[in-house]
Amino acid sequence: MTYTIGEISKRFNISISTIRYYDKEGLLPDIKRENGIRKFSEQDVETIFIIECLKKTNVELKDIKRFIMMVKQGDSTIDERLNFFKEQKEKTLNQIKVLKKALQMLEYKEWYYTKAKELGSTIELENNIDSYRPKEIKELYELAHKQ
Amino acid sequence: MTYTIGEISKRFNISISTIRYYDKEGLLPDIKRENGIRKFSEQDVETIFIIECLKKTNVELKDIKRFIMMVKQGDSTIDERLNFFKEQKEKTLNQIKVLKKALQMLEYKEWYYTKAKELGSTIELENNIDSYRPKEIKELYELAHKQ
DNA sequence: TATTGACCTAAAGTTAGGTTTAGGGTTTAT
DNA sequence: ATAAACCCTAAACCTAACTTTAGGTCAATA
Repeated sequence: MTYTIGEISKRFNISISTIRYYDKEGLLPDIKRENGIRKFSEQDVETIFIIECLKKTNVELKDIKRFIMMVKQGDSTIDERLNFFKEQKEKTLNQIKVLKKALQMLEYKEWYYTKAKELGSTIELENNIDSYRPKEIKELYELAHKQ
Repeated sequence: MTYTIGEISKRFNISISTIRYYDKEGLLPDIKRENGIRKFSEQDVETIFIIECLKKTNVELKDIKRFIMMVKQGDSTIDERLNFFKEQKEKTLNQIKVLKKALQMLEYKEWYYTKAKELGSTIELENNIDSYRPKEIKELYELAHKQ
């Protein structure tokens, strides 16, 4: 079973020109052709699935390519591939951490503007923030400004 | 108390040229100058802090600017600012979700290459993956390919 | 007094990750 | 047999977010 570029495009919701761009950049090596037309195998689908997954964790295309090339090279790169994923896992855990911290600030701001909306103005909040801010939010804000 | 661009650069670990770029783009309105030299107030520091926070959640500069402009406009934009943060919070929660899902795949790959390293090859795993894959990982993998 | 170190601007250059355009080739329904 | 719906390439174009370059001001230090 093989798929055309249009089928792959729909399945992964990636534009056709993006798939061709990935191919050109060497992220999809050894795709078969019939009369010049790409025929994607299950293995190619798998590759695209992994590319998508790595993109979601913000891996650059050149690093994705590095991994693809390691797969192509065979068993001698198993150790390197293991390290690649270990590293990527750590980076992703860190990204989650950063987002969670930033989220606290967003939540604080949501609280702040909800209060401001009630009061009809930010002035009272600005001048008298201590009496308005709930304790947890005070702690958060101080923390944020200590770094 | 005011700070020079060099001090701000060190404090936030943003390059001087990036700060000037933000200023040029209108993200830092109304910075005072003495003989043409920028003097950052506590309020400006606060603004940069928020810019940094929003950047961490991948907000585009043009949207950060939109928020900065709303602050400048005053109380008439409180509602809009509240919505801005509500929306941003949702987006950030979603980003965390996406990362967590991708993380599962990374963990699976770590397991896979750890196993391959033990076996000295991926061949056995490829041919006989069902007997090697732990149950949880099977489920995860099937899920990932169903979409 | 000369040089070092911080600051300034305007404008050009860079990089990643695409997208668009122009021109052209098959296959398939009407 | 012709138009619609696919597919192809090469090359130009685009955007965001910086960075670099070139040329200049000013204050303090050796």
